[in-house]
Amino acid sequence: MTQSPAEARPPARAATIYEVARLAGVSHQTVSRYMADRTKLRASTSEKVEQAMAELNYSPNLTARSLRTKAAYRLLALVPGSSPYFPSRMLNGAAATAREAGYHLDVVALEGAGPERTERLRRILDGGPFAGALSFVPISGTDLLQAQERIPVVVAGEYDDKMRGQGRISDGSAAQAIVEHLAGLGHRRIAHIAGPQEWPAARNRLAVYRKAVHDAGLEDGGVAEAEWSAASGYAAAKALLAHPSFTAIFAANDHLAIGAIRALHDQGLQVPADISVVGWDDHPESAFLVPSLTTVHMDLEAQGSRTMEQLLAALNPGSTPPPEPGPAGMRLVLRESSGPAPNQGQAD
Amino acid sequence: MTQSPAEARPPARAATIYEVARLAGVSHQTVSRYMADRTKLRASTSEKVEQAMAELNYSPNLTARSLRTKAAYRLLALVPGSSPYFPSRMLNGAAATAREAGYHLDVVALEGAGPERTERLRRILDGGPFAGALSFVPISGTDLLQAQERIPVVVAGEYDDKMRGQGRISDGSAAQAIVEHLAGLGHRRIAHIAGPQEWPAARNRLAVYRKAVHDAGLEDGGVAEAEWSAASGYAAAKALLAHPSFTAIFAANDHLAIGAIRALHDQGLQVPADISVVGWDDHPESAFLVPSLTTVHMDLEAQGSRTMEQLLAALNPGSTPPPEPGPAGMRLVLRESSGPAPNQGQAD
DNA sequence: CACATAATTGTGATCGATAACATGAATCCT
DNA sequence: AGGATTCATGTTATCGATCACAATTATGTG
Repeated sequence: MTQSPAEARPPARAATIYEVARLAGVSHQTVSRYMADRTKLRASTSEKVEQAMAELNYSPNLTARSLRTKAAYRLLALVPGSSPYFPSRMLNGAAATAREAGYHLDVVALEGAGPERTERLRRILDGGPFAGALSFVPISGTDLLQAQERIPVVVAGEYDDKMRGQGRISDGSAAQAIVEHLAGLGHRRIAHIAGPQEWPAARNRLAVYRKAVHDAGLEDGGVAEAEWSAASGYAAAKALLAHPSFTAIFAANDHLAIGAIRALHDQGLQVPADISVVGWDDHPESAFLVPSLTTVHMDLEAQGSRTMEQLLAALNPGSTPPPEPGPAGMRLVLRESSGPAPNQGQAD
Repeated sequence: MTQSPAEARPPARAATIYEVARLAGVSHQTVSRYMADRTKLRASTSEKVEQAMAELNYSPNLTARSLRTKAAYRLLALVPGSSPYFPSRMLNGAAATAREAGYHLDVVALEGAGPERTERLRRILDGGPFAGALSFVPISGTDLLQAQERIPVVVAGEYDDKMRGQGRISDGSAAQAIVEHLAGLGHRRIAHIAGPQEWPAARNRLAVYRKAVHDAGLEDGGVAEAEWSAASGYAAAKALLAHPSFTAIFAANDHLAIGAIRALHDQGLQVPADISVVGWDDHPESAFLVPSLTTVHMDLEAQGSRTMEQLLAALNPGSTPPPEPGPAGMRLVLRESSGPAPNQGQAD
């Protein structure tokens, strides 16, 4: 700031390929080719271009490139609106992967329901040229088909449904581990607080719960559907407690489990002495709750990243095949909120 | 799908102003003018253009417009990388406001520290033409100045510092309410678990805590700096308990409070019978914990939205002045985790 | 009614990159 | 060695919008 404005050359506008070309003594097209595939140039030419670029601190104008190639460099990430649930960790993973692949990620909330939601989705897609979309919210069949007419769309978690269709269990497999864990502790009747059934993950956990309960020869202690929030878990647990024949609750996520534990506490019931509670997701806080939460650890960043890779694969059909979208890094974490069933002492 | 493909005209590529112009029987520039300011056209012309646009379902190519005008329609949102803290609610508020103003919001993680971080920030800004940036992570002075040479940058929470500089308290004012609340319950020595001091909000809460303790004639029960996570709150509380002269802990956010409560529990201390704990942010789960958390409720969506309005105001200096960035909607929420100081019975 | 002035519309250039085609130099083959 | 191929590079057109300026039409005035 003490220098004269003339000396301190303003960064001004960025250099163009024409300026780079002139400095390097080549044509602008050669500069363009350098960016596309520098090995197609003679080594000496390539070096001249490289030097000129460095000297001018050149970086390509993506707007111009995009106009000419019609390729879009933006991906759309759809997130829930004012919902208590926000896929921040998955989003982080997805954003990092998108960035590495040279894409920008626009985050847009998709709210509403029914035709209003359909219209909103259409407006969002009109809003700008997107190369593809990754949704962290469920999208109904017709809306999805309509969107996919324009660009590739991947819905996070949808693979759950597909894989179950293939007879494989994917995401829900840990639900089986939970039921077996509780059965091993002597529990005979387990209740389930399910997530909103438009979410594949919620459907899947419920389905696997039912199957696992049946396979283990246990009885269904009741199912209550809820939103993803603690408040909703509280209400669902209260409802289940109207017929308290169960000794354990399997909640579809940690928030629901927190609400359920509070409901039990308000009812004068101890966790896990009277009733065991198991959650899902292993939020960073869950290990520090009193009681700490038995839950299923998820590598949500990896899951977001993997989902993004699926989308990227759909964008470049030629390149690498889409990665196996399985639930890697998922594992049951045993903590204080689950213990032996009350009526029969120590069962483990 | 039952119609012939010829009948079902494919959406194909979007119409251009030239096609609209031909259909309307005017020049392409007239179409362009229609979009800029339709009142400058004769009513009859305007109507013809409007009809043609409707018929072709025209929507302008923002890429081409941006190339010509050099105006950018994208805003940058910087979020923490793999941090346990993610400003999802503020982000939602900011994204909605940006969208209403016709901007797209790119979410990018800013990680690392020191020169590496500086370089990363530069690369991000190179990555595309951004009209402005909104950071949810602290940006150090030089990095911020460097970035602001290119585009307007607003850092969420920075106004805390500014307002304190003006002798006003802003965000931290509730910290004073917390201290007074605890003093009213008979607490004489309060400890503070502070957030990372590069965050203005953390600095501010600490400063107001110190001032309020002094003003109320209380003693400082110790300060431990921590990250924003429960694990860090746990460690900080353990450190504070090495010299347990306090009867209350004021944690800079709810996650820290959860960790602190767990640490107290592990030490055999009851909350609030032995020690009161107060958090900050009022996460949706905090009301359902056992004990439920006394905390400061924040309207984070509104805060994000307001911060975005500041940025938008900086982009259009002519238009409305930047909104007062005060901490509206903040209020102390009394719950179970705070109670009378132990040594003197009921003090309230 | 003629002419100056304002209001409206049209023409061609341009933003910065890539596509398409053309050209010159180097390599290969019989 | 001469012609066919390949390789490396250059020239011009183009993406879809706005800008700058020219041209036309409408309006006002004495």
